[in-house]
This record gives sequence, structure tokens and C-alpha cells, in this order.
Amino acid sequence: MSDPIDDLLDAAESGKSIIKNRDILHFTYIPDTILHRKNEQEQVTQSLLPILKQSRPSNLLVYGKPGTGKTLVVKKVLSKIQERVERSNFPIKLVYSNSKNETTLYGLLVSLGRQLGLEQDELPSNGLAISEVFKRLLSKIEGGKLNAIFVIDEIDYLAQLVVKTGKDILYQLTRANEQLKQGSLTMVGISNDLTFKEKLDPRVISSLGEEEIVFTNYNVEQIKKILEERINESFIENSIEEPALNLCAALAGGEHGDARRAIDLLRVSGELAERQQSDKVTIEHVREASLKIEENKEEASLKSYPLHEKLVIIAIMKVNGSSTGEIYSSYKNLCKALGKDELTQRRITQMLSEIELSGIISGRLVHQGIHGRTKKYKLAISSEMIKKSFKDDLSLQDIV
DNA sequence: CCTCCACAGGAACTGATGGCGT
DNA sequence: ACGCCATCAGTTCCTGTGGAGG
Repeated sequence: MSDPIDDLLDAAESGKSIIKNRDILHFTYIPDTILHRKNEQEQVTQSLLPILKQSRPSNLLVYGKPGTGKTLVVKKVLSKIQERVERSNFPIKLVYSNSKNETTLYGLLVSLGRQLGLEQDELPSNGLAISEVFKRLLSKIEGGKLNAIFVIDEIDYLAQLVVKTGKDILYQLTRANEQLKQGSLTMVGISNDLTFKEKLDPRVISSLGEEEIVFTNYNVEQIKKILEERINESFIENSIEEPALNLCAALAGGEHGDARRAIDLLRVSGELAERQQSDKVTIEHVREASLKIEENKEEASLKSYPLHEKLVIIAIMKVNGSSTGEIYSSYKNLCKALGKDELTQRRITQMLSEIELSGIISGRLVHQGIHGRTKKYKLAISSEMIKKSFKDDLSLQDIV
């Protein structure tokens, strides 16, 4: 009589593992030499070079699609510079922040402040006026005679926040040096959106875009090389079949040249192969991994929605392919069934476009002449997926 | 050619939350 | 104790619109 758990454990123990170093299979792992980005590394280094001469470098803007290694290169260069400078008496303070992780302007400034060493009592996490927070940041820099380098990732998000709130933070940041008597502030902005600059205030452009570096997309060949490098270090020899590697590079690199996706795909494929006790990663493993990654993404985003968004999704599932009006009445029925107050149609339209952005549903604007203008939505994922994701939500169980 | 539908989607506002400085 | 500030979900009010049907 064998226990299934024991069987699995036995198999896992006796089976050999084909991945020898997992860390290397994460995009954010910084290899000693980031190949294929020599040019860009040089450019970034050059524009930051003045730091070594103890003067303030120009502000810097870095563009590139996701997965082109922008952030990695910037981080690597900066940390090298910091290493050198540390031995001199010109301390630089590196501050990294990702605008996407901070939903509000306030949050972003606070996160910058925390890294500068402002504690909770010096810089509370809410309650202050933005201008007050800003003042404290500057006085910290001045007081500590810091030479701060703010690396702001996804700076286009920040720019959006600035527009939304009408606070001219970007401008003030880029011109902060004029107010500082001691210390300095350098900005390194990283953006995915190549057109983002056009939306900026021209005064900001002139000071922020003193230097610009564009990271081009990887092509499939380059992605393949990157994968090969990582494979060499992280997998045992000959454990990836050539066609599997090709597919990996093609799937991830084909459209956008996204090395991050390629590496993720490689890792998941490897893990799948290992779990199946295969000693090679085959083309099927890659296909399976690609599916699995997609599904995980869908499930995670489905689960993370608040109640009313979930109801809207279920409403669409019930009347797949219908107009906003029909979805809305379907949604109202669901609300009634649950005894919840329904939200206005305006709010639901907004939710629909938010959900559409995430790719779970797709909408199409149709004009029906005398029957008006509406947007028809249909699910972009299977309804099984929705049922599966929502089934552990107690209140939703009986309506799905 | 005009009308008029059924919404899309912008703008401004509200009320609650939470916490500041004075 | 008071006024002020930032943020968020949501509401109210609004203007805009392609084309079927008259």
C-alpha cells in the first residue's frame, strides 16, 4: 500500500534536478556583465560621470519598453559609481523608487523621504500638505549635505499623477538645486513610454531631459543569446532542447522584445519539466508554461478585484457580448440577489473600462443608428476561469 | 437631409477617512 | 479644538455622437 504523498516525495528526492541555480532565472538578477547592453551602459555611465569629479551630473531620462533592461543597467552603473565614491569624502545617496508601486504623489514622496533617512516622526505617512513634505525632503538633503540621486522608475505614472493633482512636483524636483545651498539632487527618470515627454510641461523637459538614452527592443536573436547565457549558468548541461529554446525566445521576443518575459517563461518551463521528472525541457513544457503564466495572471487579477467589480464581471459572464445597458441590469439583479446597494450606471461604465484595460474583457464601440451608441463587452477569458477564481468567495458562490 | 436613440465619457463635486500644525 | 490637507469611491450633471429610420 503506497501513500500518494510519499510517492511524490520519493520521486522528487530520487529524481535529479535540472536547474542548478534558480536565482539566475529571475530577470532582476544582475549578472556581472549584462551583455548586449554595452552601449547603453557606457552612455549611462558617461552622463553620470561628473559625480566622480564631485560635481552634479545632468538629469537623465531613460526610455525603453518593458524588459529591455533599463532599470538593471541604471542600477548597476549607479551601484558601481557609489562603490568608488564611497571611499572619497563625497558621499552620494542613492534613492530608488517605482512610481507604479506608489499610487499617490504623497506616497511616492514619502517613499523617497524614507530612503533619505527620514523616519515616521519626521515625515508622517499622511496628514501633511504636499508642499510641506517637499520642504522636508529638501531640508534633509541640505542639512545632511547629501548628494542625492533620485531614480524614479516608471516616471510616466508620476507625470500622470502630477497632471491629475495639479501639483508641479516634477518641475520642483528638477529645479531643486537652485534652492539648495548645500548638497545636490540629481534625477534619473525611467520611462516605458517613448512619447511620454511630449505630455510634459516644457520647463520640465528642458531640465529633466538634459540627457536622454533610449533602450531599443531586443530582437529574437538577442533574446536567444540572453537565454543561452542564463541557461549556461543555471541549468545542468544539455537539459534544454534546441526547439524549446527557440520557442521561448520567439514567444516572448516576437512582439515586444521583452527579455523579462522570456526569462520567466524559461524558468517556469524548467520548473514544469522538473516536476514532471523529465530530464529535458521540451517544446511542450514551454507551451504549457506559457499557458500557465497567462492563467495565473488572469486568476490573480480576478481575485484581486473588489466586490462590485467582481459582480460586474459575473454580470458580463451571464450576458456575454451585450451592451452596457444589458450588463447594467444584469448587474442590478445580482445586487438584489445579494442584498447589496447597486452603484450608478456611470460608475459601472467606468469600472467596465478599467476592467477592459486589464484585458479580462474586451469592448467594442457600436453605433446602432436610431438605437443609439453603446459599447459591447465580451469576456476575453473562459467563464470556467471566472468560476474557478470566484468559487472560494463565499458570497458569490450561489450566483456564479 | 434631419432626427433622435442609448449610451460614452469628461468635470466637478461629496462625504468619509485619517492625520497634520497650531 | 480647529481648520486644513490628500485621497478615494462614488454621484450628479453634462455634452457629444454615428447612423437607421423616417
